[in-house]
Amino acid sequence: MGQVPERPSLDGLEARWGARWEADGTYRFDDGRPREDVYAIDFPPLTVSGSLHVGHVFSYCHTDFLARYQRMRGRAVFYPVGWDDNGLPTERRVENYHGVRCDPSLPYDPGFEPPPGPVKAKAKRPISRPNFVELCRRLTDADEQVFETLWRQLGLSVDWSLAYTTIGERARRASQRGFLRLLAGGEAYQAEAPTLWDVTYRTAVAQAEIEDREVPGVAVRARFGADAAGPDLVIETTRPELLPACVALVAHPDDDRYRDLVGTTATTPLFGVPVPVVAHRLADPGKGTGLAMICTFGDLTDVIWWRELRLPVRSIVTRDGRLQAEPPAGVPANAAWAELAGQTTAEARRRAVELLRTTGGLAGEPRPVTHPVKFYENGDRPLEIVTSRQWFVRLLDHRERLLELGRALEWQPPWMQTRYEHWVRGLHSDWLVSRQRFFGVPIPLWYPLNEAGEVDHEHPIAPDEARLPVDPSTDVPDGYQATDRGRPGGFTGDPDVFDTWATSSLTPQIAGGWEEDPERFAKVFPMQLRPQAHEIIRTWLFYTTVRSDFEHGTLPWSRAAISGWVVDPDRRKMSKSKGNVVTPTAMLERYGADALRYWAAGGRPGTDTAVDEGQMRVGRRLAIKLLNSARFILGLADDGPGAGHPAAALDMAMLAGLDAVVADATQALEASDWTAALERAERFFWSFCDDYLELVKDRAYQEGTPAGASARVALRAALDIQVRLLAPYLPYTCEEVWSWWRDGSVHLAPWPEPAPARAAADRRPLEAASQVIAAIRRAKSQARLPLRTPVARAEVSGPPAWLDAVRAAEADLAAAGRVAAFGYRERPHAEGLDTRVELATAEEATT
RNA sequence: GGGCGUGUAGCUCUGCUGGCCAGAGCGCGUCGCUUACAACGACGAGGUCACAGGUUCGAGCCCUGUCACGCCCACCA
Repeated sequence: MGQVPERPSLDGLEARWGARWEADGTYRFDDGRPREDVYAIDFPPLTVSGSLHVGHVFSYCHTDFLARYQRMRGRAVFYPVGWDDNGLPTERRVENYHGVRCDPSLPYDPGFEPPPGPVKAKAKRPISRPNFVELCRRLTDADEQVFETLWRQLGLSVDWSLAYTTIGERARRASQRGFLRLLAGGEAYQAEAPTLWDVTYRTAVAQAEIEDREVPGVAVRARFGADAAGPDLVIETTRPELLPACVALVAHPDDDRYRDLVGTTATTPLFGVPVPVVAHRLADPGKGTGLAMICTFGDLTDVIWWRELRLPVRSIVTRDGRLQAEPPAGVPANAAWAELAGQTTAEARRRAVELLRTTGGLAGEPRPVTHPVKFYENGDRPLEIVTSRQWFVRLLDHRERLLELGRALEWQPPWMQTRYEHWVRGLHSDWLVSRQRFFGVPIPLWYPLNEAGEVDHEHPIAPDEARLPVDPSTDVPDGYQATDRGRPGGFTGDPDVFDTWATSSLTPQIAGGWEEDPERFAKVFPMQLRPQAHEIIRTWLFYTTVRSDFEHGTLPWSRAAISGWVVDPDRRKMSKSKGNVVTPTAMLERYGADALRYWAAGGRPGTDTAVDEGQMRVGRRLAIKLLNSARFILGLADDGPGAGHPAAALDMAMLAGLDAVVADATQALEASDWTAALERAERFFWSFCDDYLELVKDRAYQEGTPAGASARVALRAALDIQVRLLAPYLPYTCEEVWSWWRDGSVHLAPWPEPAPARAAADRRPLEAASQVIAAIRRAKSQARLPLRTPVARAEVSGPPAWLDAVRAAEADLAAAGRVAAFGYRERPHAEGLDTRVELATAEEATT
């Protein structure tokens, strides 16, 4: 037990209690508890790269409210924290900072040490994948230290001893094991296929990582030569640079303008290549001229046309986003090609327009347009479509099953399920899991090389699970020697890594000890809660469901709680590019963690919330009020444990009202409605301070009387309950107050429950007294007199039962309102109470 | 183009399966340093519940349509 300070303050609470919780292991998961007691949370791995803003804080707080509530309910909360550190942004920073680039063909150099400090190198130094990964990990380790400090300060009650990283050994092992099992089960396959490709990062990307952006472009009308001697055929395109990649023209089968042309041949401008005119239902008569050129590949529709119409490939865009040096088969290496070869697609576009213009191939002037273009969500150049060999996980075959799982999951809010539903219904390709990057989990496969030194992709060599994790760029498959690497008849490692989602889709398995701690895993999996933001339903939530179903045949959790966005005060989504990002550090410094959490609590599940410093101020005020009221209550005489129950009707009324609050708050939190629970508790607390506390203050000072003891016992009981009700929201303040007169942590104290003994108590005395004291204060305020002004007489009228309620609190009212005399008038049919106040100064007011 | 959501005091929001003379906090105004709290308290003024129809004894809440905003998705010529 501690001491009640003279002047309570919020300063220093975060440092003091943060250290204490860590030292005491307050939030440690207890492995000894049975499965039915466990509440396991699949918490989003904290992002170390990218910009940090209050949006993160916002949703993490929501989870923490629920975790703290469940812990107080007596559950063994499994609340691990992860670091999501594998991925592209980290690679980018390492490349730029150290002036290096990864070359997976190089052997590991154990002695490699980057120069200290940033390197400004034009040509980046090539280093091996293991060396590169080492640098990435050094960088993320340092970042994680900084971030951990912040998250700790925020008061997240995660179990830091369960921390994992998505690039760490456990994660790599789980990720590779999971993949090998998919491979063995036939759910993972490789294919050579056109895929969306980011030319900056030079990697394939999956459907889920794409976003549309409106960008300026030009609509160009180009003339194709018609079969026979007919007039030119005019197509409209925004990608004239792909003319050499054109393999056909397409129109809708019902389009009368072009019906007769289907089956004939057209000739491309600039290159004179003959291409067939074909019909397909996806050709839109309303767009452009109704006649479109099919290129390999300008967009995803091209891919569909190419596949369904069995067209040849004439690819011209290379993996770095430039047109290749040599034209594809069937296209002449003429002067036009010489103009375009080697150019970026953007530059080639401009040149193609000029070429068309000078050769008369242009039909009308190019028209500036704004149109949606697909981008990789982290990229800044439009995606191209290139053909490459990639690994996929089957999704389309399992669509129905995945839809069923989505329906079996408890969604909060429920309408978020439609996001999932639509996504699964709209899937058009399997999950592309391979990435041509380096700081990720390596694909754990090797391939044999035949006698000609060619890679035999059809017979991948998988390691035994016991060897995991492996890095095929340095590890050697069983049955081979290190010297066999790259040699005809030898082997080569798969150069790629997994998509980060392929690993983070296993967070329940990684955190829960899948195949590594079977006893624990059986206790925590499937988990109870998956909190996350709605923009990653299609990725994290979806993929986790997929992996859990493939591996365990079950949903990974029973409930998904989807949080909303944080928007800026103008209700715009917060993003770095808009420059409207609010960082949590500044807010923490200015208002404190409890205040920030209070603001976050105002965001209902699934709804967007604006950054509102006003709410943070209110939260801070609430915390200070709690400290001060606790100081007052605990500063009164302590009647000890033998004081018995409160006897006064007003005291029992207050406690009975508080019991109702407890019941409501509990119900709300059971439904994960942290906002309603806080609102209820907070509202009670303020009226408790404003009315009840003021009413009984005088009596509470009386020592040695039963009435005084009753007030003091009630005050302490009410404080005890309210501190526990608010503990999930204001963990620091509540812990501080708790420590003044209680042992142990409030966060391990039992959640309050209504007392049966008070269930029948009449709540009217407090309500009636509050009304009367309000009327008295109003009278004084309207008379512009201080509140200490005496009242000569207060006459209360109303129904008899309510008058009795007032009488029960008359002594307290007299003291609090300085009322000399009370009068009562029965008005049996009145709606409520009416109080006439005669001030001692002879002035008068009525309400 | 499809879908989801939102629209209530100047601002941020509550209002559960329809009964309210419509609530809270912030902000604003007036008063007050009353022995927990002036980083405070008391009191008060603020609203055609987006719009138009409809159902009902009765609608902020239900139905239909319209408008505005946000987000998600879509084959982007």
